[in-house]
Amino acid sequence: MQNSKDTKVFKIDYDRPTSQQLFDLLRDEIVAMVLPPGEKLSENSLSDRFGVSRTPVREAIAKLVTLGFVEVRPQRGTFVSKLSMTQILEARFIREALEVAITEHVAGHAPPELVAECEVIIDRQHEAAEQQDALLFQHLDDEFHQKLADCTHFERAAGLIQSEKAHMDRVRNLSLQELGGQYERVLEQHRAILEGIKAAKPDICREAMRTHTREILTILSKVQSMHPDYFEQHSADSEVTPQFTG
Amino acid sequence: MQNSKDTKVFKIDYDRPTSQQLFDLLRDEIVAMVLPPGEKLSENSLSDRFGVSRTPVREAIAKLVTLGFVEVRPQRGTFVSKLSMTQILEARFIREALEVAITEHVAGHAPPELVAECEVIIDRQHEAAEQQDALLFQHLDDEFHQKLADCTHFERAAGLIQSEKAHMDRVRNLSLQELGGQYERVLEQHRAILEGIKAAKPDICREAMRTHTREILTILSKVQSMHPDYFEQHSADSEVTPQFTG
DNA sequence: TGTTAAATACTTGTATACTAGATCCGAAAA
DNA sequence: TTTTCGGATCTAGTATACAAGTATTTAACA
Repeated sequence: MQNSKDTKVFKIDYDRPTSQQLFDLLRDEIVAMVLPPGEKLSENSLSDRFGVSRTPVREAIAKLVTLGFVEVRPQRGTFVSKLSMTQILEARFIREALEVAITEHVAGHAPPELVAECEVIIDRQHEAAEQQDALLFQHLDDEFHQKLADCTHFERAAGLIQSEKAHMDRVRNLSLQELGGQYERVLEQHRAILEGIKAAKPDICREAMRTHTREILTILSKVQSMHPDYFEQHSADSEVTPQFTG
Repeated sequence: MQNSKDTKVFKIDYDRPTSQQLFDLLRDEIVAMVLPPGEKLSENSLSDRFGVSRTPVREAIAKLVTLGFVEVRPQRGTFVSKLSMTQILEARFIREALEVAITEHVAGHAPPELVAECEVIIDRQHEAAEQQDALLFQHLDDEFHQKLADCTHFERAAGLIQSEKAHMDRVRNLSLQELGGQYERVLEQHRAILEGIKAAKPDICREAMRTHTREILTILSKVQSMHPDYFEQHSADSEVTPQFTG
């Protein structure tokens, strides 16, 4: 184990179920690439690390499996899923479908305050772009989309978007600096979506959102060539043993 | 307990994990309304019924919770989720978003054999309609949509559609006989979608699929008035469900 | 009879023990 | 040196035991 170096020791509080806290922690660490793709996640090791029994660990892992972040090979081990081009493209597809549907829906039912709130976000994104603050910029991007989703009151749809987006965030977090030239383009996409909403034109929204959700495609192959070891080998013959940097 | 009357005793085979078998069984029974909304699902009772320990039962229940079929109230009990108008409308919304995206995608990339296979399904649906076989008709409807989804090779999207549709199937299974007058209308919708695919016109597909996925709305309020006890009472102090959608 | 309080029988959450199978590593054999 | 075999040690899956909180029932009291 390399706990003391790569991972922090977290306190478990007793207000929320342990398994839920573990789920949140592990998901965040996976998305943030603290737990890199292919990393072994032994249930026993996790139990030791968090000072809990295997039961809540298993429940957290089960949820991560259903979301595709973790892979369990019976009697062999549990591993952080490697990045898969297929999976990422599908996550993008699902996200586009839901985001498009949401923005079309919002275009017809936008409360006045929504537009104002989105404009504030866009302004703040402009500032973040000027200061080259990629992390803040991405956070505000999330906020923008969350605002639209909230407007529909479809909580589950918003949750699905979040979990699909998380797969893409793993890629994004590998290339935050690559975002450089894209600030203005992304900002313009947000503005276009908002214009469609203000004009109550679902067609405009749809096309603008499509363009926006396809932005990830511009960096995908570059990231893959930069970090081939994080990606699944889809030749199926050569299985790379999980790396231990002990 | 009313086991001997309403529920069958299932054999657990030892090829697949017990928890997964339990998940499938319970989900099917919930969708089929064998386990009606509001039914108490004691972990101990389920353990006894299936002759297994609580551990796999809990894992199955955890999955059902993430899909919204089951509600766990800590230290109080586990219950089959009541039908919720909000939840059903949202499931329909998500399904429409994904089905529309899929059919638009297929309209551009349809392999020749797909059209032929879909036409066979439509023919069989025509026969099922003539024989008033609602169950078969609905099964063929599933098959039609599955064919389109398979064509995209987006397995997760297909899975999401399935699980969202399951919420609507609970409603459908309460009013199978109500389907009577809808056979021809639904058939015509399938034909319209297929025409759009054959013509490689995503716009046609989109509108046809939208119409199709909104069919459920025609029976929704009727079902609610027929079975008010199966629906959630959405009084003002509606409690936020603690499930985390991830 | 009506009300309150203690006792009992539930519930889920967590910890631990055990099982069967997979992997790894070293020793023995060719 | 290479190959094979066997045991030690991993793994996840399952069963059981315990803890803590809730609901219901019962009993005592007014």
